[in-house]
Amino acid sequence: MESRTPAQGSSPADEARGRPLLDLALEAIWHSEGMSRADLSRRLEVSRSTASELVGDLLDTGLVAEGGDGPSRGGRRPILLKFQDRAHVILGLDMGATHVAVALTDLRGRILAWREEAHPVRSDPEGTRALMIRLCDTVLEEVHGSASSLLGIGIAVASPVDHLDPLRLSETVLPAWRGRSGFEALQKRYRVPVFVDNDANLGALAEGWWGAGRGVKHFTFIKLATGIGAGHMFGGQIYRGATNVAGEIGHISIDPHGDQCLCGNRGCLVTFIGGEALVHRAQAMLADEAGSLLADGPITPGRIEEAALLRDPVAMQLVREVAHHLGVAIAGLLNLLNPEAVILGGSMARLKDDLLIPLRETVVRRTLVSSVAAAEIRVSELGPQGIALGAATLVLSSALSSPTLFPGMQNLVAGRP
Amino acid sequence: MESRTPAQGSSPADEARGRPLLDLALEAIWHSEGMSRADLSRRLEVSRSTASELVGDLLDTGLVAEGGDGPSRGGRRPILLKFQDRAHVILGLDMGATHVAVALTDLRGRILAWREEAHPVRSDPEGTRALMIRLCDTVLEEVHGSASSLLGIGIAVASPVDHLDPLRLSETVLPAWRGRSGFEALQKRYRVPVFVDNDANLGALAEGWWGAGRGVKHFTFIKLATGIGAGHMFGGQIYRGATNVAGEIGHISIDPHGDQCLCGNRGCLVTFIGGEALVHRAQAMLADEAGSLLADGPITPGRIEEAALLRDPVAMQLVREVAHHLGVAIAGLLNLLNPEAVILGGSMARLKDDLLIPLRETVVRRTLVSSVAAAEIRVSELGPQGIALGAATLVLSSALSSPTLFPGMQNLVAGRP
DNA sequence: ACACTTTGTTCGCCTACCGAACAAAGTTCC
DNA sequence: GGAACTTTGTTCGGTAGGCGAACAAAGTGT
Repeated sequence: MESRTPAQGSSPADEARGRPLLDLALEAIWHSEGMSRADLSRRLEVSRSTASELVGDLLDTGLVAEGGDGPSRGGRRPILLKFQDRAHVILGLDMGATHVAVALTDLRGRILAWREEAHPVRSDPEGTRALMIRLCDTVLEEVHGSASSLLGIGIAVASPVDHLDPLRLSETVLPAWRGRSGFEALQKRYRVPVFVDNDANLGALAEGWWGAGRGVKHFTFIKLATGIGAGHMFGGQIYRGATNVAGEIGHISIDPHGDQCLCGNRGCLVTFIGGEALVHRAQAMLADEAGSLLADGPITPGRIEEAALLRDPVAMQLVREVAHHLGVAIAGLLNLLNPEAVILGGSMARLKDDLLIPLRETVVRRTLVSSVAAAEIRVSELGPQGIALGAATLVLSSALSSPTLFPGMQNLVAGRP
Repeated sequence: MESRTPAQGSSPADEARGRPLLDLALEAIWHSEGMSRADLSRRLEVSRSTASELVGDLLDTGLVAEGGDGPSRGGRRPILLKFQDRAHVILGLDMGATHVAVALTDLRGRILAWREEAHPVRSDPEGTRALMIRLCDTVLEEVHGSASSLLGIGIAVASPVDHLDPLRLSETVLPAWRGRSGFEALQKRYRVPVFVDNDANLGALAEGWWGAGRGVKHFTFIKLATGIGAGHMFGGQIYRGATNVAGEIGHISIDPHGDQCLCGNRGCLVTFIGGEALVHRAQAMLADEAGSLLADGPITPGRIEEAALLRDPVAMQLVREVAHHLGVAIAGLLNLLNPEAVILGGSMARLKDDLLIPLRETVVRRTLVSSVAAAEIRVSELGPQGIALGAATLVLSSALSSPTLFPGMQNLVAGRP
C-alpha cells in the first residue's frame, strides 16, 4: 500500500541531490501552457540539445504532445509543447462528518464528474466504504473509458492523519471506525495508489493550486464548519507540524474567561463560532427579536448562511459576531506566522464582503506591524468542491514531483532498452 | 554587499537540481565526527571510488584532514576524516536594545572569545557602530592570528529584517538609525561577508544547532525580554513568513478585555508579561505586601529574576503569573503549529522548573489533541550568549550549505587547472 | 593458517550533458 | 524582393563526472 510520502527510492541522499532533469522538464511543461524546446532549455538552464532529447523522451510517454507552432520571436517559429491534461484522470474523495463527495478530475484540476451524497459517516463505516465505491464507479462510468487511465485516488478525511500510517484514522474523532479506514479496498479495486490527508490541509492545497491561493507562497486556509480547522501552505508545501496535527485553530483560546470547551480550554474559538455555538446564539437572539427568516424551521449553519445572503438582520448580526471573533484569532495568526494571505472556506464563505469587511476591520485594529496588517484575507474560490478537488490535487502534486507515478514514466527511469 | 540569501549563481533551476556532491560531502563530514571514505560513500550513496576522489579534493581545501585510524568493523581499519573546526573563525554580534555583545567562534560553535558592553543602542547609532568595531577588534586580537582566517560576520538585531535588503533597519523600531544600519563598514573593514537577521530567529537557530533544539525538526524559540519575540525553526530552516516578520508572539491577544497595547490590540501577551508590565505588576504587589527583596532599589526584570532565584515570595508569585499567561499563548501556538518543542530564552529562563512546571500545567489544561500536549517545553541551554552565537551560526550554516563561501572551496568549483 | 571482511585506490567504461555546426523557418531593413 | 540577421530544432563529436570491477592492504574470526 502506498503512503502519502513516496516510499520508493527516496533516500535522504537522493533528496539533497535533486531531481532528475526529466522530472523537472515534465513539471515545467505542465506549469507553462505551450512552451517550446528552446523555452525549456532556458527554463532548466540546459543546452538546447539536451532539452530536445528530454522532450523526445516525454513525447514517448504520451504525457506531452506537440501542439502547433507558436508566434515567432524574430526567427523560426517554435513548436509548442502541451501537457496532455487528459492523459489520466484522478479520483478525489471528500469524506466529511455527514457526507461523501467524489470528484473525477483531469490532470489540470478540471472536474469532469461530480457526485455528493449525505451519509452518517461517523456512525457507519461499512456503509460509507460501500458508498464511496458506488460513487467512484458512477463517476468513472460517466466519463467513459476513464477507468483505464486512472492515475490515483486522493481521500480527504475530517480527522488528523498520521504521516507514517495514513490509512489509520483517529480513534478519538471517529470511534466507530476503530482506527481502520479500510481504504485498502479502493487500492485493490482500482489498482492505483491511494493518498490520504486531512481535509483542511487539502482545502489549502486546492486553493493554492487552483483557487484563491494561486501564486501565494505562504498562506493559511481556514475551514469554517461544525469544527474549525486550518491548513498551512508554506512555500508550496503543506505544513503538517511534528505529529501531523498542525492547524487546530478552532481550539485557540480567544477569551480566557469564556465558556468551557470539550478540549479543556476556556473560550476556544469554536465555542464562539463553531456550528453548534452559532445555532445556540441564533436561538438566543430569536428569543429577543422575532420576524427573522430563521424563526421557522430548524436552525442550522447552512440556513444561517442562506438567511444572511437574503439580508436577514438576525443572521447578519451573527455574521458580524463571527467576523469579530474570527478576526481576533486571525490577528494572532498573522502576528505569529506572517502569512501572505488567509483564505476562508466552508460555510459563510459565500457571504464574501459581508464577512470580510468587518473581519478585516478587526484584524487591522489588532495587528502591530503594518506588513502583517497588509496580509490579504479572502474567501475560497472553489466552494464546496474544494476539499475533493484538493484530494485529487494531492495525487497530482505527488505525480508531478515524482513522475514515476505516471505509468508512462516508469520505463524511462528504470532502464530503457 | 552580501545579503543573507547567497546571491551568486542561485537560479531557480539550480535549486531544484540539487547541490553538487562536493558540498554534500563537506556537510556530511562536518556533521559526523570522524567518518571514513567508506562511510561517506554510504551516506551520499555514491561509489567508494567517487567518495575517495571527493575526499581528495576536500583535503586540498584544508577544511578536512585525516585524523588517524578508526576501529575496525571486521576488516581493514578506516582512515577517519575530521572537519577542521579551527580552519576559520566567525564573528557573531548581538545588538540588543541596551547592549552590544560579540562572540568569536570556531566552525563548531565554540566561543573562543566574548565581550559584552552596555550601550544605549537605540539612541546612538554612531557610537554603537564604533563600539561594535572596537569589540570585534578586541576579540580578534585576543585569539591571536585569527583575523586572517575570518570567515564572515553575523549580526543579530532586535528589529525585523527585510529579506531583500538586510542592511536596512526598521525605522519604526529604531527611528534614530533612520533605516541605515551602516554595517557595510564592517564588511569593508574585515573584507568578509556580513549576514543580518532578527535576534529571535538567531536565538532559535543557535538552540537548534547547539542547544535545547538539537535534533528537533520543528520548534519555536520564545525570547522573553522587554518585548516578547519568537523564532520558528521548521525542518532545520528559519521560517520567516511572507515579509520576514513572523514570530511577533508578543502581540497575540490573550484577553480581548485586557489593557490597550501600543499595537492597537487589547490584552496582548506583552501587556501581561513584557518587561514594563512586570515592573508595574511588581510595584502593585509591593504596595500590598512588604518584606520582599524587591522593596529596596529600582525594580527591573533582571532583579525580579534574581529575587525569584532566591525564592522571594513576591517574585515567585510574579513568575507563576508569567507562566500562566505564557501558557495560554503557547497553548494557542501548539494548536496552530504542532511543533515538537517550545524553547524559552531571555530573562526568566534561568528559573527552569519554577517557570516550566506551572507553565506546562496551563498548557496541558488548554490543548486538545494529546500529541499536541506532548510537545516538549524547555528552557534555553545557551543563556545570554545564545543570540550572538546564533549570529555566528548564521554564517556557518550559510557556508556549509553553499561552501563557495569558504575561501578554499572557490578554486574547486570554478575551474581547476 | 585459512577464509572472510572491510577499506581505499586504480583504471577503463558509460552516459548525461555540452558546444559547435548546420538546416529550416522567420523577421527586418533597405 | 532580396540580403542580413534571429530564432528554433537537430546532429554529432567531445568531455567529465560518476560507476563497477579488480586489486592490494589491513583487519577479524576460527
